[in-house]
Amino acid sequence: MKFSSATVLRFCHLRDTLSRRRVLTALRVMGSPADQKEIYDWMRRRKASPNLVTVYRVLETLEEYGVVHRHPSTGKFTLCSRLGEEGHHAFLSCRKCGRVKEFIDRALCRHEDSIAKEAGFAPEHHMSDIVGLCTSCQ
Amino acid sequence: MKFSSATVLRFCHLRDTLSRRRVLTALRVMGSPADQKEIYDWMRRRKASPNLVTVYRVLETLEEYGVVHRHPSTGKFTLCSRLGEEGHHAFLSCRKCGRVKEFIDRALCRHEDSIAKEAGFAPEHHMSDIVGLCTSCQ
DNA sequence: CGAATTTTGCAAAAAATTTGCATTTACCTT
DNA sequence: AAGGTAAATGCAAATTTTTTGCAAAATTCG
Repeated sequence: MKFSSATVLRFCHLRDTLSRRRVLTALRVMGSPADQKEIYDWMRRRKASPNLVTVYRVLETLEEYGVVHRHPSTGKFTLCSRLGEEGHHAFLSCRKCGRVKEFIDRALCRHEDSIAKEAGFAPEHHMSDIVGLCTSCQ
Repeated sequence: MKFSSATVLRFCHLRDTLSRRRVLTALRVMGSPADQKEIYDWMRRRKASPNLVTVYRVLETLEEYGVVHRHPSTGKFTLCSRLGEEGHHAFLSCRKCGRVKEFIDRALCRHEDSIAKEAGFAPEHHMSDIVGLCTSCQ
């Protein structure tokens, strides 16, 4: 289910501003993880970018509120596949085209929890990144 | 089994230089992932640091040769727990003390491979990071 | 030991990120 | 719907991080 950027912002108790909507839309349309500069450049090509400083600040806020998060192997930003789902993030990343698909796998999640517990660890959240070639790039 | 920095370098067909040994030793003794500046500062406190530029270059090379790699959630450097083991990296990271333990779990590895294949993906390598509280920080 | 090649340090350039402050904008209350 | 308040934005500039070029030093191999 897809929500509009404005809805997402509202849901997270964030002010609904043009810059934030634009950044969210950019991330959604771009489809792959991107850093501040890449998002800024993308929006600028479409003649609709806030200031680069604003892009930094917007992403910082969006990350803080869990609307976006970082892709483990690149450190770039991606939209969170589900809001409020904090415990487990898993990604399938294509090495060739750069597309990243986030997925949820409860069994994997439990497996990681049990590994942690066996090691005497109190797990709080985990992330996995599976890198390879996607269907169309093979 | 622990090897000396010089042995590790040799094994990887890298020249055995003082700067590289120092960076490897620093990473080993520090015990937690660290970035270039942190490693540099740590060594400088011990009056034994190469130039910061050299630290950048050394880490770039070490990463390229698989001697060190990045900790997924922070992007900082850690020693590779086993050389040549490229397929799967898994970490237990303590949110409080920052210590990171790398582990190998073949079942987890297989599980991730099968998730990928089910999605039509050709997996090449994967990494997991389990974040929580370690035994002593709980 | 000596030559060939790689690595290092230094200075400086380039790029990325942060900060301060004035202005604008969003949101809540009338 | 207008007004006040707090938050967000843009701009200029500072700061920090990362990269580059080149001469000197160090490493490896015969």
